[in-house]
Amino acid sequence: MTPSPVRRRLPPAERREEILKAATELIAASGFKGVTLEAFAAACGMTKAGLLHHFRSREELLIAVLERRDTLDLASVADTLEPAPDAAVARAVMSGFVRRNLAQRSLVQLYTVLSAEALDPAHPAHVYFRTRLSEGRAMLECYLLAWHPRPGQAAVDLLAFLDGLQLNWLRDGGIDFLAQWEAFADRFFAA
Amino acid sequence: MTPSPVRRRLPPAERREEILKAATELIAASGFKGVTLEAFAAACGMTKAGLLHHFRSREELLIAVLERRDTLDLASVADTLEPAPDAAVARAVMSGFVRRNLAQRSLVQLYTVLSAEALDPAHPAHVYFRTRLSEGRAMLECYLLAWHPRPGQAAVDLLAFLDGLQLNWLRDGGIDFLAQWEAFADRFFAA
DNA sequence: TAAGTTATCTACCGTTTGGTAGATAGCGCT
DNA sequence: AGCGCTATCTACCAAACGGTAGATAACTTA
Repeated sequence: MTPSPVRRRLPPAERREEILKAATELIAASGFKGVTLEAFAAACGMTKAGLLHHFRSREELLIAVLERRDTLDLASVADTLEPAPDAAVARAVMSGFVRRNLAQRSLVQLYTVLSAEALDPAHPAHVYFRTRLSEGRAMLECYLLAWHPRPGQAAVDLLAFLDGLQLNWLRDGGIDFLAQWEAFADRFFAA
Repeated sequence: MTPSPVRRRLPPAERREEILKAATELIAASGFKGVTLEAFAAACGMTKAGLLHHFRSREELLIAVLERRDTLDLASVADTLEPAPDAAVARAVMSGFVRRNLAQRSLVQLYTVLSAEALDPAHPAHVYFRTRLSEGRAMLECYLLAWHPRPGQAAVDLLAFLDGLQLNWLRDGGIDFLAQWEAFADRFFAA
């Protein structure tokens, strides 16, 4: 469609990274179902065919986007996880997530939109989200084990509140994400 | 596509209701972007053209689905709202919602999926959700006004937790939605 | 500079999509 | 029974979609 003014040729690694970054933004804005191959390509100044040279299908692109986010996310909290797992560490990790997400609204929106879409068992990312979330809860539960009488319930409480707060923050930017979380955590971890 | 075995002719009111119920189920399962006109029609044993006789466009159908849910929802809590607004009433209303939603998983999923899709300003239901949610929070805040020192923050806390809990319940049916909510509310409304 | 590799493009295909036009048939009324 | 209304259908369209095939051009290396 776009009559290419210039033909930029990039090494595969760079091009892949460029595509993944752009795709992340687009999916965050409109969901996976809401973005076409051509839109993904155009955002990098190339054509569908060019993009499909790097990702064999639209679906493969989605999975690459998710895996990239996982990698970046884990790397960012790696150092916080060093001490022995206990409730204080759990709070620190979660506060870290909050602070990080504050600065990356579009990434948060990507996850929110996609994880809702993926409630449909037929969605390409359905199993991805199921496994990822149950792993997350299990890890958190393990952190709360020695501190809370019902660690399972507490883990669900925390994740539910965080998910819901993110969602409402996306819907209404007027919410003070960080302050709201810290106030809640103060009460929660005081008991 | 479907070689109609019989031609059912219904009065418009009945047919509209049938279509809206079916559409609600389908959107809950796959989102609005995930369902085609033909799928909506086929679920009622008719063709696209037949459906478009009752709703002028796909988008108009979506809006009708949302408005119908609003109507049913408001009617179901109308009697709980009678007493003067205070914190106890707020909790009663919210508990009512939880109990009701427990029995209508697909409706909850409809709202969850749609409200995530509608984060995109270009989505046909974007403004609908923005206004609806801010109204809801304002109403809740008003209920908490005389009881909580920071009613605004408290309202956000409650809605965030409820939204997040619903979301996690949809993702993992193993969660005891009601018990989890009641335990949280006990703590929240004790302070 | 010449050859080889491959990232990118143009052009196309088959399918699906939302929507329209006009024919058909079920129902209420007299 | 016969007429009118309209809910529904069949047939169609233009646009958009994901993906493929083969041509082209930008780098690398000798």
